[in-house]
Parts: sequence; structure tokens; C-alpha cells
Amino acid sequence: MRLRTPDLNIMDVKTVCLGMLNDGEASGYDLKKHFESTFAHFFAAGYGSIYPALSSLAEAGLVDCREIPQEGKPDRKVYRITSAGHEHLLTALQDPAPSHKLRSEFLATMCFAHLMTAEQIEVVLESRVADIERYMSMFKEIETTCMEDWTDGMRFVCGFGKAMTEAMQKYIEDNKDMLTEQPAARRSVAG
Amino acid sequence: MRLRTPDLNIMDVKTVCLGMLNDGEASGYDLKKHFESTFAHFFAAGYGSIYPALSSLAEAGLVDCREIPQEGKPDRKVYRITSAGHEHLLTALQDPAPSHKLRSEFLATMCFAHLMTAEQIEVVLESRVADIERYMSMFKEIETTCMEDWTDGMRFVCGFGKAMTEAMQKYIEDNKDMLTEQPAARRSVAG
DNA sequence: TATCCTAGTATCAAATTGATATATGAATTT
DNA sequence: AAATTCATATATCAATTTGATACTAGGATA
Repeated sequence: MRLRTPDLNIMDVKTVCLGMLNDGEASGYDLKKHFESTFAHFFAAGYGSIYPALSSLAEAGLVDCREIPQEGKPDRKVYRITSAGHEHLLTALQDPAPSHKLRSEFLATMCFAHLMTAEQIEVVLESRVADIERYMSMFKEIETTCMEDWTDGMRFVCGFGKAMTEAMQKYIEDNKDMLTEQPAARRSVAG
Repeated sequence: MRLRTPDLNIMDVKTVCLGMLNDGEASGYDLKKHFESTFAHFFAAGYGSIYPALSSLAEAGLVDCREIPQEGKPDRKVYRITSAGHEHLLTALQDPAPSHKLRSEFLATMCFAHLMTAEQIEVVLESRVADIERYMSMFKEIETTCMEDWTDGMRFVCGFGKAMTEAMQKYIEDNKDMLTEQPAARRSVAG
């Protein structure tokens, strides 16, 4: 019988929020903006995971919460990391093999390209290229604005994202013909 | 008030299973092996999602199931795509902008590299490089064995995986010093 | 005037993860 | 010879995450 692993040192939404809060206090709304900007290319999180994460962190005493009353809007809840939270973060960072997983409906779709028309394939590739270009602008903007006051870690991570995005762009550019210049008829049922 | 999108044309585990079954009948166990080999680098799925997916597909009449009795083991359930299933697959492939998402605990960890010791960072980088090398062997094996009878789509997808993996390897090789050769002291609390 | 954007909270069903359970024969290790 | 691991094959379950939705209001834009 195998014992359950402690589950305490995993980089889930909770831990990433804790890490962000280690950099300074913030509200759930503020954290969401972080997830949408610098973290967007490798770690997505929505309100549906951020708010429960903050509640859970507060309940565990890893952060504490201060409510700032506002008129017309809900109270702003500002979270601050505690020393227990800081310790917990250091523990989570001890995982020697953090995961790195791609979930690509795009590639899954391309696996079945032989069931699609050339036009359908082109539309999908164009949308992917558009996405890539959005990321490239984002990386460029980041480089020219906030990058100077960043840690080496953040620089490494953004450079990583940029390098991957460029490689993706190049691969698609170089190989799209593989998909769209099919000699044989496609699709077994007429569209 | 916005209407709920039809939700019928999404490349979820169900649809990917359907696509795999379009290539020939298979059991849940067989599909798992597919997910572990050729699909491993971009679309993970475990039994916990495959079996419910197959049940749901069968219930919707998109596949049918034949039970083959076996001694000592549970009956083998072999699923075959129906014509309704084939149609559904073609519909799912009409999504013009299928997603492509990375979820990287590795990069999230590296964001907080300033809270880690140089040794911890090195261990993490080594485990990532080891993972990359496993993927590279996998791609090489694929190229020398089954690639010939593949569709252009599958070739595109595997080439994509290989290109990304190589780019990742190169980036880490070229930039790891950024993380491990820090001049300043690290960690605010002694380890 | 109407709609959209920003600020701010929060919840919920559905999908997915990762582990676990069950059962047997064959292969491998001690 | 006994013990352990591996391959075959099914399935479930709690916890996590997704993606959408709901509520409110001021300011900007069409």
C-alpha cells in the first residue's frame, strides 16, 4: 500500500497567488490582471479559481485579509502574505520536478486535418498565427516597459515565452503547406 | 443578454476519443496508450476522463460498444464510431479558433527563483532537461518506426512537437546561467 | 441614448486530474 | 521458491480548474 504524497508542495493556483502576494498585497481583481498579463502565456487562472484560492489561503492563515469599504462597488478585499504563508511558499518551491504541460485543441484538430477542407485548415492556422502575433506584441511591450525592475526569474520566464512563441511562428510558417497543399481529395462525406 | 454558445464544437477529451475511433475501433485501454504516446506532448488524458467520455459518447449514439468476454480480466469493451459520430466529429472540426494552452508549474516556479537556492534551481532545470530528452527520444523513435503510414496532419503535429521541444532545450541551455549565476544573496529566510 | 469598459465581488455546473481499487497471468527480481 | 513488478482491463471519486454567468455602478465612447 502506497502512502498518499503530502500534496503540500504543488504549484497550483493557490500557490501562484501566494507567490504573487509575496511581492506585495493585492486583491483578487489585481491578481487576475497579473494572470492576464505576465502569466498569460503559461499559467491561466480565472475568478473561479482565484477567489476560492484566496479564501482557502486566508482560512489556512497563509494570508490575511483587510476589507476596504467602497461606495457603489463591493468592498475591496486586499490580501497580504503572512510569515506562515512565506514559509509555505518556500516549501512549495522545493518540488524538484514541477510539471510543464501543453493542452492544445489546435494540434488535436490538426491531427484530423484529413477530415477538413483546405479552407477550414487555413482559417484555423490564421487564428493561431493571430494569437501568436498578440503574444509577440505583448512580449515586445513588456520588454520596453516594466522589464527593468524585474527579477532574473521573471526575465527568464518571459524570454522563454518569447522564444517558444517565435519557434511556433517559424514552424507554422515553414510547414503549413504540409497541411493545405494536399494532392488527394479530402473528407469522406461531402461538406 | 448573451446566448450560451452551442458547446458542440469543442475539442475536449470526448471529441479526441471520437477522432481516434474514427481511425478504427478500440477499447478505453487502447485509447489511453494513444494518449500516452503520440498525443502525450500536447493532450493528456487519463482513465478518469477517457472512460466517462466513452460512456457519454455511447449514450449519445456517437459510438457503439461491443463487449468481448475475457477470463480473469474484465470484459474488453471495444468501441466503434457510428455515422452520427462521424458527422459530429466533422462538426467539432469546424471550430475556427481551437485553443492552445500551456500550464507550466515549471515556469511558475522559475518566477520565484529569487526565493530558491542555486542548488534547488539546478535540480528543477535538470528535471526539465531530462523530460525534454525523453520527448526527443520519443520523437526520434516515432520517426524511425510508424511515421510512414501517417497522415500529413499527424506529421505536422509531431514535427511541431519536435520543433518546440528543441527550441525549449536550446533556450534552457542558453539561458540557465541567468538563474543560477546570481551575484546577490538569495532567499530571505535561511534554509 | 445606448452600449461598452473598468472596477470589484462571487458562484456554479461541467470537465479534468491524479490517485485509488479490483483482478489475473506472465515476467522479473531477490 | 517467493516476492515484486508489469501488462491487461475495467471503473470510481474527491479535489481542482474552466468558462460562463450574475450583480452593481461610474465613466467613456458611439
